[in-house]
Amino acid sequence: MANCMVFHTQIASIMEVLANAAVAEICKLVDDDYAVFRLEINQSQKENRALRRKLLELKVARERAERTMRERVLASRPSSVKILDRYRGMTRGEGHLTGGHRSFVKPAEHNTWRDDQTITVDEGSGTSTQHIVMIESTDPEAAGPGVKLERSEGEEDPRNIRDIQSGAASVATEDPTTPAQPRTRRSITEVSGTPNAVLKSETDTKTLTVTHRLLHTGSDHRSDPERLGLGSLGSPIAPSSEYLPVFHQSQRTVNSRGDGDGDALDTQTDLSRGDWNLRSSSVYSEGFLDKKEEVILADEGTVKVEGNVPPTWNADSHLGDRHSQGRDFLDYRGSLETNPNVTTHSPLHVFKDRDPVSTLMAPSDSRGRVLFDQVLNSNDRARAQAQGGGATSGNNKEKRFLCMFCNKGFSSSQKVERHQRVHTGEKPFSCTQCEKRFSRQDTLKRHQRIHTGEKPYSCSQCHMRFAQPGQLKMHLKVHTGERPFACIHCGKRFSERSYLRLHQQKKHSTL
DNA sequence: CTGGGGAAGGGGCCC
DNA sequence: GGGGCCCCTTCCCCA
Repeated sequence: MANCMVFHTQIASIMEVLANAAVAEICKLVDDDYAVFRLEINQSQKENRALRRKLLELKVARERAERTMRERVLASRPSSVKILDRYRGMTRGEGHLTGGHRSFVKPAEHNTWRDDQTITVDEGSGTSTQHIVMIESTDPEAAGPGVKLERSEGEEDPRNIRDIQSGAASVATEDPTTPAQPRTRRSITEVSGTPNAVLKSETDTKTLTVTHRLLHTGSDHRSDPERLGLGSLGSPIAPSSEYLPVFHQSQRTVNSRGDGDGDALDTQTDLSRGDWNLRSSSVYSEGFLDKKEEVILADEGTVKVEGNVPPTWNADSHLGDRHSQGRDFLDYRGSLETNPNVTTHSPLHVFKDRDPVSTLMAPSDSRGRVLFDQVLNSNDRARAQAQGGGATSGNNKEKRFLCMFCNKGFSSSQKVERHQRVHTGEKPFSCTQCEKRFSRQDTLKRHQRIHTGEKPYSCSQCHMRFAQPGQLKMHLKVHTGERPFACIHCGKRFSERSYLRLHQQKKHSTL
């Protein structure tokens, strides 16, 4: 019996020794593999940096070549470039735009603006003549993939003239008496080509904006600077920040100075500064024009920037990866400027899944809403900036909660979460009767009136009833004969802005 | 072609 | 904080 006990003890000891040896061996193997893995990661990171550096160099070279080509073409074919002196947002959906910096792209293939054409818009206290920025070229290539003109509202800044002049050799300005001023900036934003890179050349402030696509792997939403070889990045905002971006995804802002030192992709954490919002949210603001009860004269068709957005407006859009449930892919375009006088691009971009599920969740019907990226880049973004005025607009309510995609500020985390579904495409509310999905509960509720037949808004002057108050309001114009939107070309008046827009597109598009 | 209605997206605000 | 509503807007369909 005693021998048996001893035997068992020895067996146990042997087993323990063997187990320890096995564990040690496993640990060693894991360590070795980990070391190899780390080495491979480092090598991949180096390769990525080298490729990124080459990409940037190629972009710069391409931009120069295109600019040279444009200059040659324009020099050989004098065309006119109109300066948008004061452009009020009459683009589709930008009716609320409040100001700040504006930018839009005149599609090369839609040269519908006339020479010397003006826009007369109502600014509340009367009408004023608006000038149109125009880059006119019969050669689509001559206009380049996308020339973005930026300026600040309220400025009669001749720098913008120079902006265009620098990009095109032949430029006609509305005001030839405008005194020449030192070139303070030149902004040619290239948004075409490689989807993940946006190059912005500045004469004085050379700024490269690099878009990084962040791959998310489901539960791991951490930013991983090492993965992209970006060094110590990923602390998007300092605790002391006044503004609080709401992160449900990884976020990264990269500022790359085009000094050719790719390894020194200069990462910054300027998000910690309040001006992060001021800068990045300024570009897509546009003018405000939404004065009901007044006659509005506008040449809306001529300033439409979306719908027929040129493919260069957002090269990423054609990639078409639609984001599903806020995961998978997030292409976050971060941009910071070294010169506070230079506006930045709105750091925004989201890909949505195109799988059937997300198609259901984010309807990709033929109504154009499939153009998610276009919406983001023009309509929603501009409108978002306008309506919210950006994170730092002069709203009374403090908007501390920032959208991680567009920097728009909201007063509460719930609001920003709701808003961010615009970017993520998340539609958690589904109709039980038709399986349609919505991003908001109230939208679902409104939708369900279709099934219930509920039309709580009735016209006081006829039997008509409506499911939405806006529909009733629009209907009332039938009774009042209100037609506040007048065409500046023919004087025809319309009850709705969209009617005017359609009219001008069809009737006066060649003007 | 124009205009009216339906449906939906999105922001602001109130309770 | 969350729900709900209003408002504004766009797009589509159709008479």
